[in-house]
Amino acid sequence: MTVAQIEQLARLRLGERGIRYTRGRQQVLEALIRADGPRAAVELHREMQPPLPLSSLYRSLAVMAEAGILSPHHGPTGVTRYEPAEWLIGHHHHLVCVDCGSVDDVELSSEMEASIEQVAVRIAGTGGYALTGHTLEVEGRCRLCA
Amino acid sequence: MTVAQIEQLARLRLGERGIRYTRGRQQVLEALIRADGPRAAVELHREMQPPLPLSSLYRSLAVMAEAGILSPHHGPTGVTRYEPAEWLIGHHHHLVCVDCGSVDDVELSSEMEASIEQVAVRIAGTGGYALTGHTLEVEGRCRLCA
DNA sequence: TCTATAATGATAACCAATATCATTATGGAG
DNA sequence: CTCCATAATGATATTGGTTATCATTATAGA
Repeated sequence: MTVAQIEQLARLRLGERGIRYTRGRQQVLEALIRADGPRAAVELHREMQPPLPLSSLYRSLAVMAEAGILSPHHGPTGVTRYEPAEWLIGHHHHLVCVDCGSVDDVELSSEMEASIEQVAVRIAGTGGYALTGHTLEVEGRCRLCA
Repeated sequence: MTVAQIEQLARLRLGERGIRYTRGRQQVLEALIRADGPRAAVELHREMQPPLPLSSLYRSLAVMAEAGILSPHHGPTGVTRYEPAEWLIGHHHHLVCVDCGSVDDVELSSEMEASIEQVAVRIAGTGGYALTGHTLEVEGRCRLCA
């Protein structure tokens, strides 16, 4: 899916809820689409030119997450990072550095994905939970922290 | 492994580092061993009788995590929860409620575990990470939040 | 018992995140 | 196009979980 297609879907989803797809939100979403993993508000603030005020940035992230366009992720350092939801960028897993907290997205072959999905269903069932999703969090030390 | 055995191992590990296994730390570790999943500082504070001061509680959690006795977990609500490390209570996965953030531990059959381990190795390898661990985070709504 | 060192706990400080609110911008309706 | 109701913005204040400080207390070993 192209960036423009993703944005179109996002705009529609927001429109259905009376939420506007403004320039600031567009900047945020585009930055997250370009990224290869979840990003925190402060990271986006640093990377954007010109930077969106933090208050607007946090609110945009919260609004788009509430609308189902973004998904939050909580890594080993405690900060909240966001990325486009899986229905926009596809299902994937996370490779997390236990030292610096950076996160990379990883996609699996369909066979591997199927076996994990099977396990997730089993787990949710035995715990009496209504399954909403799953992520295999693989932890390690990235090349920089090794 | 019994509670006493786990405490013995913890005491040894702390002793090697010149860290004392005090009554407060004992209370914290025992509470976490009894729990069926990770617990946050405020939750422990509520449950303990008499409650350890929050400052000591936070410090005990940090010290024992630093020593490798506890492992932190960051759930969907952002608060940090701790549980005894896997070398003390065994490898397991997490069933997380996306609404209230509660976490249950889940153990898998050895076949299921083997297939997941295999995937984790593959992911870490392709990302150039030095693998340190993995957790399958299964997300859903618990019986109370459903 | 003495002593060096670790632990405690009250308090202050920190910081990511959220709430507030006056101002500005936007997308229809007429 | 203009007006207007409503959403968005952004500066600022506030919250809440967590960490740092530091004088006091407790502990283990000599």
